[in-house]
Amino acid sequence: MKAPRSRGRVSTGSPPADGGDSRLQRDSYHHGNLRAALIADAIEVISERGAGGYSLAEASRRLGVAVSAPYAHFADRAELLAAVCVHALEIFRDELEPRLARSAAPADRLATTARGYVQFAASHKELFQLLFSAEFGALDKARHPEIAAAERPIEEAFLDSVKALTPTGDRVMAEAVAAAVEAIAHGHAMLLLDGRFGTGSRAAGRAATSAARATLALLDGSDRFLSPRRTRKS
Amino acid sequence: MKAPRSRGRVSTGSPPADGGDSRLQRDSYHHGNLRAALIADAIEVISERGAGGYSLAEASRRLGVAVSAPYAHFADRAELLAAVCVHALEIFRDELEPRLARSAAPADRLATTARGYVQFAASHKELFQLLFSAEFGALDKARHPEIAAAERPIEEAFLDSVKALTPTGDRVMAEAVAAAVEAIAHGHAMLLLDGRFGTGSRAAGRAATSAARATLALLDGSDRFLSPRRTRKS
DNA sequence: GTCTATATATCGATAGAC
DNA sequence: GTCTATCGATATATAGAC
Repeated sequence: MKAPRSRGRVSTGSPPADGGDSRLQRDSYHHGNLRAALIADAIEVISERGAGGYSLAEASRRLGVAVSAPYAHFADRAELLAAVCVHALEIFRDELEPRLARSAAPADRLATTARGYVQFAASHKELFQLLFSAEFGALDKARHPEIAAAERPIEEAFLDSVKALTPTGDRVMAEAVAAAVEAIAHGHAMLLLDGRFGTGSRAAGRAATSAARATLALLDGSDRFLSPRRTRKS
Repeated sequence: MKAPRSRGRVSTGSPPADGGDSRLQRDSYHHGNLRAALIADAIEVISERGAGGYSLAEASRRLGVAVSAPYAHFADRAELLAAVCVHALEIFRDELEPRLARSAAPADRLATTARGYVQFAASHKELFQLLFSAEFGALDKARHPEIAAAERPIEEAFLDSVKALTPTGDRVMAEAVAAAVEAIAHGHAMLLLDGRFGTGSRAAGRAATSAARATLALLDGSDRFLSPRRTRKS
């Protein structure tokens, strides 16, 4: 009744040659690095085929372990995906924070943060798409509070700079500006990955620069942003 | 693309005699509206569980038809998903275009477009998320040129207003501004759906207003956006 | 911590009747 | 245009050996 599942031919054409492949030695996964290997593999696959295209069974085959092996490290599929999500957010945070130290002026810090946000999306397309895919956004964050906790540092990278920019402003205004700047960065990142800024090697730079300039333009007219009734050329 | 399809129990028990679903009678699908019903159902399900969570077999069960019935209307699963994508884009376009006629001044038109973009995301959360999910963005658009064609009107809604705003400007600058405004709108829409603007009934309004104001702020400093070297207060 | 083997279930797609 | 029936493949998850 059970057919030989020898070669994993997937209908939409995934590379089948993974039955007993070469690079990864099966023995390696007996020393306790299977968990890390699963996460790394999941990031790679999900970036290409989406979270829906990832399966534990296929991953086990790729890594040369039994389909039951992952269950020694994760309770179920959802828990592995949550771990992947947290791992991606930590990488994001680690790439964004060092940039903040390099810029002194608050406005420049904010523009640099926006630029870094877009550049992370460009250099880690896979991770970025993963973090904002439908499956992760809705399904996991609700059940796994550790994901929300891992997201906070990214939001605070924006908010802290805004607070430094307008120390006198109230909290509501600061959060409004921070959200707007984050939206600018996020929008540029998404449209970049969508090809809206072109496809060449310059696309990432164009998008990042546009995000940084749009941020500065917003700050430039931030009084207008916050109080649009006030006449402009007063 | 094999999906997770383990979403616990779904409507496996949904009987053919249509016990649970009230609106749609099984007989209706014998008159030729199965195609439309499949698309409507797919939009509903994909919005909740992602494209990976959608299956033809399950949809057939939900609609009370045989699993083979959809193949009379779509060659395969991918073709149905492409049709869903095109349908969503047409709704998006139809909601965005009427707004343009209502605003005369180019700057206001652009801000209104950005606002409408965000409001569409709010009122049609499902469709919007669907259009920018990983599966649709990468998998379908490449193979189905009709999707790219359906996307153009949305991009042109921004570009046309920018051109009206700066009739003297060259094409490159106009496209740069249009892309930035579209990024602002898109970023606000995404962050709104992510809960970044709060979760209450006011969240959509906040996000839409922020997008419109950010757009005006960008245009306000558009000379600075396009030529950042020029001193600001000249 | 990993393996073998298996239970249970769903999927996409097709063939052929009506 | 839809149905019945089915094939072949894949999935998640568990039990028990080592």
